[in-house]
Amino acid sequence: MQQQYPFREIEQAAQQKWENDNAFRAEADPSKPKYYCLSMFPYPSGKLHMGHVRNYTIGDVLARYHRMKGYNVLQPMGWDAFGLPAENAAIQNRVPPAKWTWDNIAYMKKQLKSLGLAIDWSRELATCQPEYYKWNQWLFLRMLEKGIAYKKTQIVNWDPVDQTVLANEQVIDGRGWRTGALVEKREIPGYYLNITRYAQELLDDLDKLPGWPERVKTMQANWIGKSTGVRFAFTHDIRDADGKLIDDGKLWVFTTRADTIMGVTFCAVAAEHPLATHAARSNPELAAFIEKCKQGSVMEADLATMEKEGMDTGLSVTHPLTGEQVPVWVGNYVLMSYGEGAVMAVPAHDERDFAFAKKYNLPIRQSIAVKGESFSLDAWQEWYGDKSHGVCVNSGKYDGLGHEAAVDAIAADLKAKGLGDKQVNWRLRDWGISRQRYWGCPIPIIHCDNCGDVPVPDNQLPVKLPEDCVPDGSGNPLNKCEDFLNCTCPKCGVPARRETDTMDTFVDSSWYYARYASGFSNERMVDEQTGYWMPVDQYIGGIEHAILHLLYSRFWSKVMRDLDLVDYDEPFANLLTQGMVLNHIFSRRTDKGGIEYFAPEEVELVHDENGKVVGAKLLADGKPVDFQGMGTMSKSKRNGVDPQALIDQYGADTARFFMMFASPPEQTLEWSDSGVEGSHRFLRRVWAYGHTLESAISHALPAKLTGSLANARREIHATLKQAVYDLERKQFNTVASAAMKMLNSLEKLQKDAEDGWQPVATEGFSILLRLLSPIAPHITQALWSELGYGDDILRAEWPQPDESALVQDEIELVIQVNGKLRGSMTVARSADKSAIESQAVAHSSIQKYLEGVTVRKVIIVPNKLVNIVVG
RNA sequence: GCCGGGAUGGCGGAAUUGGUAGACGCAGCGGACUCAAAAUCCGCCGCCGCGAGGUGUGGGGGUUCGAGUCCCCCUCCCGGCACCA
Repeated sequence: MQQQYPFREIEQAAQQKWENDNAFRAEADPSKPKYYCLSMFPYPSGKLHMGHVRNYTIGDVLARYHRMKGYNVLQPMGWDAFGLPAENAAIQNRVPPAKWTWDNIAYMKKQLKSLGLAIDWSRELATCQPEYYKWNQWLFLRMLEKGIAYKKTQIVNWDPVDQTVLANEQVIDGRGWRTGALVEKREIPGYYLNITRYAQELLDDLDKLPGWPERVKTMQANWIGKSTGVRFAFTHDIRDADGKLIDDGKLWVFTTRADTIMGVTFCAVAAEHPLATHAARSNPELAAFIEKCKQGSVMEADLATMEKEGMDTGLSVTHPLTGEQVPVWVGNYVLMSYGEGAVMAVPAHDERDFAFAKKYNLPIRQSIAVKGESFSLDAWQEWYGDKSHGVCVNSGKYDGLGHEAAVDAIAADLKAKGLGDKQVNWRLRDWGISRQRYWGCPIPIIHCDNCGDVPVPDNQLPVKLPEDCVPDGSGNPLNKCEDFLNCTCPKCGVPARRETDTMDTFVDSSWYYARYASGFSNERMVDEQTGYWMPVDQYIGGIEHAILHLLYSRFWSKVMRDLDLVDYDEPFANLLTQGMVLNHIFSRRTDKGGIEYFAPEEVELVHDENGKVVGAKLLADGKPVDFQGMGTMSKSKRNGVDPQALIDQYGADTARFFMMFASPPEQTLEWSDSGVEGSHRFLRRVWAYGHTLESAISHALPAKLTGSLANARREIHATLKQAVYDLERKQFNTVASAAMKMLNSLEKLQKDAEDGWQPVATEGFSILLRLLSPIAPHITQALWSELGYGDDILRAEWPQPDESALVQDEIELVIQVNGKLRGSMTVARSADKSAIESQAVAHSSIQKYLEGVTVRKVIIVPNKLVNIVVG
């Protein structure tokens, strides 16, 4: 009879037991090896999505596996609770962001618990709690003292209707996403963190992270963007209307190709450069051009294909080595935000300069030659820009020098004239943390008319964010909150006003992992416990954080280290970036030319006779829809699957098993309803099989097994051995396969029912349950105790493969002839090479391949195959 | 353009160091049970071929007794970065 699989009762009972036992409470214990397993904490957006389920299941499998292996495991959870969505929800629903956030947290916490995660909830935190963000403020003040935090004026996107700053991604085609108003560029003062001070260390220490994916490290290295070259100045005597020398008479440029300096035929400056602004005053045509450049599209794809355009300023500057006059152009390909906003142009050896010079008929002067290549002005050639093979020509005293020697000599000469030196340039910018937003951590500064910007004294921390504000969409409500605004100056005691900007929410997430690891003291940011648990042994999260969050956290750790708060250089020893969850996308063109999307449950796939999917039709009208392939689950494409529905229908174990089984953690996961059903079917079979076994207590294995019993036991132990290897390399899909294989072996053993099968089954099933328990913890706990293996599978020992079970008396060897499979034979384990060789050559199934040819040699791969080479 | 990662049946994906390609599952097909259906169980399942056999891991070449795996060239796909001077 078919056994029911009552997953609701099973899961509820197991979760209740863990809660009663305080099973996942983690305490520092120096006598045990520790394992700090951390998944990126969620933003409390309302409810869990599949990405969360995947993320947290991966972490939970690792946590539970290490726990059973004897590690002292910490797996905490919390909430990245500040941020814009709470404000937007508040504007829409007239609910204070705090209430919206805490309601979401309560709901999502319930959902997380229903997944059966092995989390130490006693360490739960939310970044919107004053006890937490107090330490953002405290560390910010320490950074101010050290000069790591400083104030400067920045250009931002300003929405004139909402009276607020917009993030870049909130500006669509130059207009505010909400108001549709044309966005203005405004210079606004804000606080910056001097992350560039750590640029070199952030780059170098990537080498200390062998447990990080290569691509993440590459992305960070690119982002940091170290570039070694020479910064030098062209001199000039250009004065503004007041007769003041512009930029002290120096046009600074940065170049990585100082060796080509004698090939300079013009300079190009960005549209925003002071020289361009100056020249535009007396040149309306130029002014118009500059305006056009500034408004130009900033879409990367457009930039790549954009035509190089420029205009002569009519100004000229003096070449620092030759004394020659060099014209200054405005070029749309020069960026104000990188280097000096100006470049020396060497058309002969820079492809962009070459194109520019050709277009505007500027001179091109060769200054590098490569043996065997001849220079022609007709078209750009690959070797013109090659710095590894060329030597200087037409370059006076530098002629004959290679790249490095020439750069050294030229840098030295420029330095002697006081006009330049070698310099390292970084792409990385300092981190602007001021947000003109309400729902975030207040920046602890007081503005006093007498004393200026005064830091809030430590004993007045935290500066609490008032939680009863309801933003109305027009600017930061803190600006209208008198209770918050009004204060007294800590220095002179006169009435003063608080800073109303809040911190970027990336600050909140830059150190939460260290707080989890600490006791939650109100006196200290982190304590000794942090030293025990940190660094995080395994961090798991989405690739979308490859740069921002992970770079900020590395920076923040180094600052905390330099303040003697922690003793690690890097916070995350190993990083796993899980793949996204994809689902089918179905759509149809509407009459009006738009696209209408259909949820997967609204359509039916159409197969051909081979079972190949050839299309789909809408259930509602039976007419075909377009299958757009797989894509990330999203509201707009209507292809999301609600984890809650999955858990309700099949249970958490099924959800977890399917997530692990469907694909390896780092790869994208393709959603499949029938795959979920398959996973559920497997767990039902496990449950049913368990109930065919008698209690485990009475069955001891005999000393020696033979025949199908030995065979079944060998299969199970061999599968276990492979599964452990896969667990260690975090390839969980094949671990799930291994559990399925074990059940197949056990069912076959039982069907053949040779005498004495029960002890083999009892042992085999105990291995299956333990192997499966990190993935499906509820059903395995239920069966473990029901069958009498023990009370608590969490405390069971991790199974070890019995090597003696793997040994076979007789081995099946494959016979190849010239590498092609021709047969197989059984040999005794003790058979020596010559015996195997003669048995293989004499084997009946290969005789026809040996006719008329000579056996040249025989290759034997132990336990695998025999290859007979003939010719 | 540069950097990184890929390409294996109808599908998701296996295959530690080069050693039986397609594990495990999904879909499909056939059968049993059933009045019937669902569920369940049994069997088949890369392609060509009745069969023997041939062929097969994006394409081409190479190394090797033996290549999905190593080397060279090419095509395509995904991700990241980018007038970075």
